[in-house]
Amino acid sequence: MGQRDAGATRARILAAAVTEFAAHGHSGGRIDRIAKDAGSNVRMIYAYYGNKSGLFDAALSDAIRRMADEVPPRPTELPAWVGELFDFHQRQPEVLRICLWAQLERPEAASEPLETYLAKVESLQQQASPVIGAVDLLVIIYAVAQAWQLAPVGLLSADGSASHETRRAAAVEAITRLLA
Amino acid sequence: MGQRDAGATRARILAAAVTEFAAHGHSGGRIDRIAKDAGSNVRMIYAYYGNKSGLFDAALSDAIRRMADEVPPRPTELPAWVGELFDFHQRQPEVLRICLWAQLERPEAASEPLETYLAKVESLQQQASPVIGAVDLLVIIYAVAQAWQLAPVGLLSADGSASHETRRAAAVEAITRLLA
DNA sequence: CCTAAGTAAGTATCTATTTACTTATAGGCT
DNA sequence: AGCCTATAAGTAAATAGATACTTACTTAGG
Repeated sequence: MGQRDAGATRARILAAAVTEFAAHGHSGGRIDRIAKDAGSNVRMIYAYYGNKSGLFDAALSDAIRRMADEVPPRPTELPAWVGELFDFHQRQPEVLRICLWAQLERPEAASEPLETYLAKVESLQQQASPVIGAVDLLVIIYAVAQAWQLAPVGLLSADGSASHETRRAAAVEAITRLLA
Repeated sequence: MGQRDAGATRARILAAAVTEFAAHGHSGGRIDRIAKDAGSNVRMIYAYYGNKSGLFDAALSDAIRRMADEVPPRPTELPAWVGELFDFHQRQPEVLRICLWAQLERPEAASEPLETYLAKVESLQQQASPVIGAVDLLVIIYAVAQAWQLAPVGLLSADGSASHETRRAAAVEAITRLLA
């Protein structure tokens, strides 16, 4: 293979799409920018992904898969898992951003890779309580891990003494108390 | 005042803008639709709000103010407050949606009405603990109250026995345990 | 009758998608 | 091996429809 490698081009387009859509969303994302950023051409995007929405969905799935791979659930150590999720979102804000865009702009696409979530629910059954069921527990864990990414920047910067570590500790502590 | 009432037109435009931007965001929102929906004209939007971003910011501020008015903080009864926030988001999903859009598309605008938040932080000082400070506590409370709106619909529908009440109870219980 | 409120019809730009074309490369055939 | 060719990979330019924003005009009402 020389300069023509379909798989590599496909992958470069997908990577560029994740970046673009994470930054600007489906509606704000620009096909031209993605093509340029991928060192490819608009035509190739349509050849490989059909249309803008197809590309967005592919980018979303890729991001979700990456998160599931990098931070696998640890049903017996939920506080530790929250800490890892917190770190992940700090390290790769792109993933949460693209998920949020999807939730707002294409809710039907957002729950496509559902097995990923359902498997986690299964494994959480043990930790659930009568008042907080397994699904709700998972929902709360995700919410706490993402909480600081969703807060307005002005509010966070108001807390001068805060740091990555203190916030992480707060998230972990919150889930610890939740399970006590 | 007859058919020509500047204040009323302004208000109708703003209301239509909140609806439109909550549904489609800044980038996806359409000026023409807002004008039509408000029973007014594109020109008036520019006369009153300058440009699209000006209108979006006004809509955002209006939504935030509405939430602050309807669900004032109750520093000494945080679990109850979470319950009310949960109800509010269920009742008026528009507000959370427009805040999320702002966070993604115009983060600088999202923290404009900052006093609203800072006042709440002040009042939370009493409830804070060494490991979870006042700001972090507020961040977590917001996150839990919104959690179910951010979860993929497919995940929620997987839980057949869940209802508004059981979820609300889970949110309240989570904050109760957090403060124990 | 003058000013502010309102209307209708542009305009210039942008943007997703297509069409028509060029070139590399794998694999059969001699 | 070396040529030939079908096909996949790639490019550039056009198109058709939106869309934010303006200009030029009309009308209500104090």
